[in-house]
Amino acid sequence: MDYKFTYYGTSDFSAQILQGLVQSGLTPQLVISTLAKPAGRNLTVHSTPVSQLAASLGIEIWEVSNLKSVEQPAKIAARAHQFAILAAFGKIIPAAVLGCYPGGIINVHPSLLPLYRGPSPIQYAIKDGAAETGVSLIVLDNEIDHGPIIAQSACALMPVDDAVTLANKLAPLAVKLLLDNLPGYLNGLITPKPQNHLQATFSKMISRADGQADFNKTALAIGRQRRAFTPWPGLWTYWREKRLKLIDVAVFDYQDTPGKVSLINNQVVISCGQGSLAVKLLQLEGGKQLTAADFSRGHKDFIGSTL
RNA sequence: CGCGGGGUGGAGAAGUGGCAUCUCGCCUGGCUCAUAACCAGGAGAUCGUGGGUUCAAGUCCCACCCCCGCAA
Repeated sequence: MDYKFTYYGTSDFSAQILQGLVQSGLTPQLVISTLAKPAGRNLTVHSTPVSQLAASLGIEIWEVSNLKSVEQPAKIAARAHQFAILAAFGKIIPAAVLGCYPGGIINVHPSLLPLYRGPSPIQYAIKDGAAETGVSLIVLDNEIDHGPIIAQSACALMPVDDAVTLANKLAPLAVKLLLDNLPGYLNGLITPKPQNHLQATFSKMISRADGQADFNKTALAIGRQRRAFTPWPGLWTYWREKRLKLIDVAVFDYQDTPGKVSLINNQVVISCGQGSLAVKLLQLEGGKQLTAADFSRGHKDFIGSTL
């Protein structure tokens, strides 16, 4: 396939898709990503995963802060290709930019639209305990994740999947979906079908608070929460005024007061509203990740405390 | 100069100027039909690195290295 197109993306997931496309011989002429921002300790500047990948592949990159400005759409129009592919770009695409591409902008969305529109479809599918999810290819329109569907592919969501492993499954699926359907769409053999908007559900931007554990909930729900919000913000609570991250937990059949930490069969167990969670790995603020056994060896009052 | 916590036997922790401590692991012996059990004894640490203060520094001061949480 010898297409000329622009790729819009920002996140690590988006970089995985770009990588897959390039490996399949589908290399964009231009990559548009967002600006490198100060991040991490000491606020050092990091460019986006997509930007880094494009740089290593020698693809031309534009880093933009905002597409809404007056001059950006004009600049993009001057360099527009037949079509564009967009995956996890993170910025709203204004109508002026949409109109630049005769073939439209094809959006890769990691859910079975109209389910889980919005910025966090992978996390929300896990959090809800959905049995399956997938990837959708839609043509971008003026509303978020609202355009007609070119193609979809489903993927079973396993009870052990977290946001990372699921993304790792969905990215190759997205690449395959693009390779299989791009020709048909571009030459008019595939007519995108409108979504059933009445069935739409929405995901919200994730914040740190999404990871805070509420031990009155069921162990199953908290376990899903942990998988959904891995690696960020993770599942966390407070212990002795310090943040305690529960890195890895498993549902455990035991019942006590919610939040109570016990040692059952040599397992460190936190009781929940229904059932318990066996803690495998945890991390106290300022410390590194430890097994629950190592942690409770040094913090003797952890067992028996209530979170 | 974004804010903050930390580096102590193999693992995890206590220890704010005066003998280096606890739990686990390890070694030896004992006990038990048996268990991630119990009992007795033992080995193992130049307290992250380099300076400084002091009669005396894990502890106070200065610099550096490394790990981590927050915020973005």
